[in-house]
Formats: sequence, structure tokens, C-alpha cells
Amino acid sequence: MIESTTAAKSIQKERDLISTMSVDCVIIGFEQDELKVLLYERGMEDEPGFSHWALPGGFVKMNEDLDAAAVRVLNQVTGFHDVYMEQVRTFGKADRYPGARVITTAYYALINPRSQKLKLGKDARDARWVSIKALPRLVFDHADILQAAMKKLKRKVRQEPIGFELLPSKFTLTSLQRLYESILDTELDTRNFRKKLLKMGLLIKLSEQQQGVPHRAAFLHKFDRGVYLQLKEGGFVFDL
Amino acid sequence: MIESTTAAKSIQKERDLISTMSVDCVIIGFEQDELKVLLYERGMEDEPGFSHWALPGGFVKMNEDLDAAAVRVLNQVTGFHDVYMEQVRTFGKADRYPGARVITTAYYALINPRSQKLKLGKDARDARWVSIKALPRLVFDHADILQAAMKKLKRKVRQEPIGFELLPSKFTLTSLQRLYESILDTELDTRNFRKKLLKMGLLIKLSEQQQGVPHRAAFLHKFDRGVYLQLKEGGFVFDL
DNA sequence: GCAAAAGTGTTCTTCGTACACCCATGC
DNA sequence: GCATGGGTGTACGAAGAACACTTTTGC
Repeated sequence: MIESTTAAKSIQKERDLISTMSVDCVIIGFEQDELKVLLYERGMEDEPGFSHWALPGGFVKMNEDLDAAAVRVLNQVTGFHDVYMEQVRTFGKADRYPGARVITTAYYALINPRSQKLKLGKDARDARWVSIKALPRLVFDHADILQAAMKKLKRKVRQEPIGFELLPSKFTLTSLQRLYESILDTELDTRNFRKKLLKMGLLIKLSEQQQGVPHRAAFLHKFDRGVYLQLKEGGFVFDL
Repeated sequence: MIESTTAAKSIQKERDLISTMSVDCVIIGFEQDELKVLLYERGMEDEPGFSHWALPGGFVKMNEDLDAAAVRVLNQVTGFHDVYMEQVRTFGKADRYPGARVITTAYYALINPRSQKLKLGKDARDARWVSIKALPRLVFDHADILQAAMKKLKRKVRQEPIGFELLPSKFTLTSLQRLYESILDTELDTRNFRKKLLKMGLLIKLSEQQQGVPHRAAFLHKFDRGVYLQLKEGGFVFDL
């Protein structure tokens, strides 16, 4: 095998190579026909950005996989678990974090805000689902990170149906359309949207309907996970 | 401003948060109708992976932007400068690098191998342009990194014309087609390929022709950078 | 009965795709 | 004259885009 241990240790002793890695999570939810992001107010008085709004984040531990760190941080700050996450990219400007060299890898997470209860971690004074259309000022480069995540999501949504993660298990076609409209930031033609989706065979129409709405009740639908996985293997495209 | 310095320093003292960041470069070139990657044989006896083939990489310095580190590393290992580079993603498995915790961010670089001379850095025993179809075994997780870069390139090539970077300034339509075929790993119909490209108006047909070929000489073309930049702003799509 | 959203087909245009032959050159 | 790649057009089918009215329900 490779003779490495001493060399590697000497590398870590060189002060100018040492840095701290963190992960930041762009947690995206869909509620009341709006895309939202979970932000929190930093609550550690001795850390940079105290009392400012930020994306949930935390440091990567020495023996922890990067992806695992993202999952852990999400859980520690929000209490959420079993969430779909994907790496966005890494932000590494030398001066991005005040007072120390911290390189951060951004992840986005997709979740239905009503499916799990928010349990604030100790580092947070407050946390809120904030509409993507009305963001407060964020600390450090978190506005850039958020923007990059949204851009990635826009691309992603054209390649596979991500509604699975953001909607309740039973939903109306209209709310699915609103979701796509929010992500793509356009209006879609209802007839064309339905035509395309139904042709794909991904949706199962239930006999159940909406209750108590002051207009004609819509039928509920659910996703067919079997068909989805099958399509995914074949590497399909999903243009809207 | 934010009261941060002491806090940040205390963060970096915690041993379990300290790690080393590196960058690795997937340097892609196109030569003799083939896509190639620049690999080097590791030449530092006291570093892991000595005498094995690897992607050019190096550590990020304390006061260096991550993107700048990628540019520097590329230059140090190969002597290349002014090269198109883009971040792929970050690889952070805890055990990916033997003997130390090293998280690495991968970049891909596109270059015409004939446009700049390869000048080996001191860490390399040897370096070669290797066909993407005949790769040797690579150290650490470099095979995964390379694969991720190629996948990203495949997606990229459908969204903007990257031939700019990989071809000489004057080229034939056939070599452009071969480039796309190499990246996408398919065969394309010549007539349809030309139809689509010419309709875009990105190419300028020169009066100059190939010299000394044992068949009908092809006209040379060049890219119209003005039209390219214009199209790019409008966020165009480029399907083949 | 009215406000509010659900649901449904057709036409036109655009674009992708398949396909075969003559042309110029070097040897 | 032959081998090699250069260069060109058309016809068909699929898919995207535009577009308006009837239905159901709660109040």
C-alpha cells in the first residue's frame, strides 16, 4: 500500500494550509402556493453574524463525510430527518467569513413544511419559512449561496419530477402547477401542463376530492413511485 | 460590525474541525478526434500515491480564493495559463485521502492541447494526454472525480457552445462534429448537425481551406464571439 | 345567481429525424 | 481511376404553443 501517514501529518502541520470546512443548507419548502426558504437568526453571541438572518449551517467534523455533515447540520438546526438533499457547490472566497478561513459547501434540501415539526436547535434564536420573493438581508455570502441553489433547482426541475419531496402525498393538479410556476418563475398553460404530465403516466388520479373549498372540488392525485424509478433509470427528460 | 475574531480563532483551535482543502483539475483536451485528459504521475516520494497516476491537484492556501487555487494549481503542474475552468463539485468522504482529512473541490478545465506547451511542475515525474476511452487506474477517488467532470461537461455542452476552448481558432465543421460526438459519446447526423449550427449564426465561414489532405479540402470556420456573448445573455439552449 | 377555481380538445407551427448522392483532391 | 472525406435538401412525424368555454361548489 501507499506510505503516507507521516507525510499527511506534516501537511496538516503547515499553518497556511489549515482551514475550516462548513456546510450550509438551503432548505426549500412549498406552502400556500409559494416557495419558501427556512432561515434562522443566529443565536451564538460569540460567533460571527450574531442576531442576523442566515442559512442553517455548521462545521464539518474531522471524521465525518461531507454529505453526512449536511444531513447532521440540517437535523441539529431544524430537527428534520430523512430529507432529500443535494450538493450545490462550494464557496471558497478567502474573505467570505469574518475572522477565519472557512470554506463552505452548500446543499439544498427539499421538504414539505407540514410533514415535519420544526424543532429549533440551541444555536438559533428564531427560525422562519420566508417567501423566496421577500428575503431579508443575509449574513456573509449567504445571498449568493441561496441564489446558486435556486438556479440549480430550476435546472433540476426540468430533468426529474421533484414534486415528490415538496408536496403532500395527495395533492391537486393545480397545486402541482403552482409549484412548477414558483420554481420556474413563469406562468404555465393549464391545459398543456396537464396534457404533458398525464401523458407521462407518473400520476395516479384518486377518487378522493378536495373538501370544503368555495368552488368546484378538485380530484386529488398521488405520484406513482414505481413508474418514476423506471423512468429515472432510462434517463428521461422532463420539459415543461 | 460583527464581533468575531476571537470566536473564529477558537473555532480553528478545536482539533476536530481542522481539515485540509485541496483542488483537483480535470484538464480536458481534444486531439486527433479524441477527447483526452491530462494525467500526471505523482513524483513526491513522501506524499500519498507516489508514482501513481492522478489528476493534477494541490492544497488551497490560507489566504487564497478557492477558484484562484484551481488556477494556480493548474499552472504549477502544467504551465498552462488563461484556461477556461469551472467547478464540478466537492468530494468529502472522510477516508478519501490516506492518512489525513483532505476535502477536495474538483474543477474541469478546457484547453486546446496544441495551444500551449506543457511544462511539468516539480511534483510530477511524468504527464500525458490520455484518451478518455483508455484510462489507467487512478489514485484515491480520482476516477469518481473524472467521471463527475465528464458528466457535467456533457450537460454543459448542450447549453452553450464550448468548442471555443477546445478547438484551434480555425477549424473544419467535421472536427467540430467529432468533438461533439466525443463528448456526447454518440454519432450525429452530418446534415442535421450542420443545419442546426449554421442556423445559430455562431460560425463564420472563412475563404481559407484545409491544405494537403488526400480528399476534397474542407472550408475552415471560426466562432463569432460577439454573437456568442449576445446569445449567452439571452440564456439560449443548444440542443443537438 | 355569482364568484372562483376545475376541467377539457383542436389547430397551427416548429423542430427533430431519417435518409442518398455528387464533389474535390491526392495518390 | 479510386479512395477518402466534404458538402448539400427534402419529407414525415412528433411535440410545443396558443387559445375559450362549461362545470361544480359555497355562499
